[in-house]
Amino acid sequence: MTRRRKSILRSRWRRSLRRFAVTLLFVLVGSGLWYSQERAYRDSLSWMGVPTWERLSPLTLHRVLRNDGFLVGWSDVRVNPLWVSYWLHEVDGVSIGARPGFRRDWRTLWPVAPDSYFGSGYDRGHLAPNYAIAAVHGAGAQHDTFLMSNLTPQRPDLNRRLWQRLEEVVIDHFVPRFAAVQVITGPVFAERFLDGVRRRVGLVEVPEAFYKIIVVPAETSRVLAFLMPQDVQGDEPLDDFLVSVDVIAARTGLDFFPQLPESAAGSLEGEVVTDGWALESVSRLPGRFE
DNA sequence: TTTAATGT
Repeated sequence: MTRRRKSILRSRWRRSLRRFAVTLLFVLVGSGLWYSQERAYRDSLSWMGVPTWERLSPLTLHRVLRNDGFLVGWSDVRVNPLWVSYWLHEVDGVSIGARPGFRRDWRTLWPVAPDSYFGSGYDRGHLAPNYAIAAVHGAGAQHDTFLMSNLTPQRPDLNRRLWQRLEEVVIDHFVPRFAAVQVITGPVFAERFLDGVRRRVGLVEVPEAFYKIIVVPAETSRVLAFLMPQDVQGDEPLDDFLVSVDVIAARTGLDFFPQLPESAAGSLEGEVVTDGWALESVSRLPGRFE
């Protein structure tokens, strides 16, 4: 090879190296911007960090789907949301649109169609609720609550009665009482893996129970947590189902407030404190669809 | 204005 040819090759090589460096720079800066914006958005929708796994396993692994007004921790193994997280605050002059239709979410790996629960005896139960999300976050957010990634198989007596009563108490009583609350809610699955493999509606695993954690973020933060099994009558007092956050963390393998300092976590997550929630006046309120 | 959802 001639000297001239060698030097041409060398300068080509340099040019492509330069191009690669510039591209890499753009990718790094671009993804850095994306990452910091994404993190800022996630943080704005959660208190003390987005829920994550306490123990990492195929059963706690999930990815965060970002919706208008709420986040979903989606598991392609359970084919279920493991948690949803959203803020609720006071609004006046509430008027919401009609319920939109259920829609497939194309971000999920396995297809979950609006008719996937057909004939199963299970309702398509909302995790981020239609009414409260629509009232606080508007029509776009309401639309997103009808994505199948926000739904999970729920027994009608739970979905339409006990769970509906709890959702109503949160938006109509707790929110006015505390001005703003953070809610994290999701399913609880069978302890034994094989039970979960067997109990499915199509591809979707059927939860055994559901939790709802309500936080009042203030200097003296306050938390209330419920754990409700599928198998309920629907007219039970809500406070029959109170548990500590630790119980839910143990059952789900999730860490709900990863940024909460250890010192605060102990009492906030380990105890059931009902002072100030006025549960006696809301626990037995009747449902709308008795 | 009106909180759930089902072969309505």
